[in-house]
Amino acid sequence: MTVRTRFAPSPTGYLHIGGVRTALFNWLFARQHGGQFILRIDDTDSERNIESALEPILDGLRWLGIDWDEGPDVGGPYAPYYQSQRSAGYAAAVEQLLASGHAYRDFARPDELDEERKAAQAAGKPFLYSRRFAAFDEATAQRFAAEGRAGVVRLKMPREGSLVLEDAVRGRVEFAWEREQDHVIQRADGSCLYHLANVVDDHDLAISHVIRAEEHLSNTPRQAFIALSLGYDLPAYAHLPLVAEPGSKTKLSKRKLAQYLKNQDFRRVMEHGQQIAARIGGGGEADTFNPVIVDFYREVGYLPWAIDNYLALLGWSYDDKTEFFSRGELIERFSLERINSAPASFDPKKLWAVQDHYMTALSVDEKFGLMLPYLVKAGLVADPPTAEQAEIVRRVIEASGDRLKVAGDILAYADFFLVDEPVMDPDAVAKRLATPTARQHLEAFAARLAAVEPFEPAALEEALKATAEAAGAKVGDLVHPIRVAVTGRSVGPGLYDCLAILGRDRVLSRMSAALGLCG
RNA sequence: GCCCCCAUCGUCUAGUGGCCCAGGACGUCGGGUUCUCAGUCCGAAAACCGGGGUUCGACUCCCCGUGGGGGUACCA
Repeated sequence: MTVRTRFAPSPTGYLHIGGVRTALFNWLFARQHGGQFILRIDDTDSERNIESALEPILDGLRWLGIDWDEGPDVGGPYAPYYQSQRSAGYAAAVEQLLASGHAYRDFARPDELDEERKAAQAAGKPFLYSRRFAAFDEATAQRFAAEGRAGVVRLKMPREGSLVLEDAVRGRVEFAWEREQDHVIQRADGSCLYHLANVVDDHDLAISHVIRAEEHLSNTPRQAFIALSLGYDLPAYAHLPLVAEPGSKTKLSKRKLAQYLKNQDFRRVMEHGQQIAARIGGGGEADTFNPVIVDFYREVGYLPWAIDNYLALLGWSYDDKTEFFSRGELIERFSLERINSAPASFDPKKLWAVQDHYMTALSVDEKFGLMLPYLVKAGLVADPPTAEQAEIVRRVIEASGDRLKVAGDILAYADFFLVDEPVMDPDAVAKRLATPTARQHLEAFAARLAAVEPFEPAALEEALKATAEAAGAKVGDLVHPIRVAVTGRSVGPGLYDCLAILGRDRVLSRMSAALGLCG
């Protein structure tokens, strides 16, 4: 049997981190078995502009390297891949269900149903529709219609027995039929509802494994009923644990950003991202600039594989030690059996650590390629950069080492090399320049600098140590004010690297300018 | 209310009856190194939800609680 899995997003305009995890698992499973991964758009009764709401989702998946074999943009043998274009199949399924007696026309008004529902709840009993407005024959239907009632089609669920399913993640699960509602599958206007559409499409697209979030577990019996009634074979099911909020077990939601920001780790990730976005004129889309949404990471400069790798670990593990996987390794080692069944909370700190791991492993050239666009967008280098700018950037990347965690971090480490005058951080000035000794150290070092040859880290270090020794001061007493004088701030790459990259002229002029800020 | 699912350090997890007075990772804390930051090295604290069974023996199996989550729509 060919393995065919699918990811079926609604066109909402953004790609949710939990959705990515579901897509990733489906993709991994299909790739592992040499099968197909299909993208299907669940746009049943959607009124939005599908194209613009879909593009961010496709874009996000592409960026993450999750490629699909069939889908809305690439087509495929089972096209179309939009539910809104497959309604003929749904209508036919409804007719079949009606004909076989697995569904019926119902003319109850919503308020009448509510009444029954409330009564059942008050009695502490499960709600079971009385079917008093059900029309099992044409005459009855005509009579209700004559009363001005609108008819929908409902499933005629069994009221005894149970459904037993083997879920790849949860094992055996059982549902009593009598607890299942007579769900509506078709509205009075003829449009069909999600569960019906979903089942028909999964069958028509020959989906072999339905891998989806746990929130659908409770929906499975009604879907299985539809499938069985239509004479389909059931697909294999695997219900993934939910991706939960940081430090909680509640489903992660895009709408609760304000609440998540109370979590310190989450807030730090957000603020760090905002600082980067602000400098490249991004983050304006406040609605999608949110660590729950993939766009955020892309804009800030995370590595797509770091996100995939982190997400793979959310609910799945290979063994008790391995945490980092190449794409090939993950495809080879992934398995449904090793998916955990408990919800997993999204931990921005851990994502950060995985990102750190992969970013650190990149070469200077690779980092250069990722980071250059940020400098261009921030207006710090020309597009394309001059040879001199490119050289500076490379040296900064080299000198910055592990300090660069995401591509956007280059802005904070390279900016003072690329502008005429550094922006002076007032706190750093107050602490390191406005001191009794800063002026004398700066002057002494400047005097010595004229003769340093070559103007490279080793010679500069030697000169600084000699200056310190002559003044009877510690190295740190000179390093700090000099750093602030030439970079404007108190953190950055090693000072000798900074000096060498800036070059003699700029170092001297900045130090001289800084004299005016000394105490 | 009713139905379903779940339950190991703060977090992600390993553990399928003895290898576990529970292992790894992130984070946290303490210390070393360093010009700052980042890093790195060394070290530490930190968990089997509770109660009953089953068994020679339970983190592991069963039951009951408790807690958490999901579903219960003419949403997806």
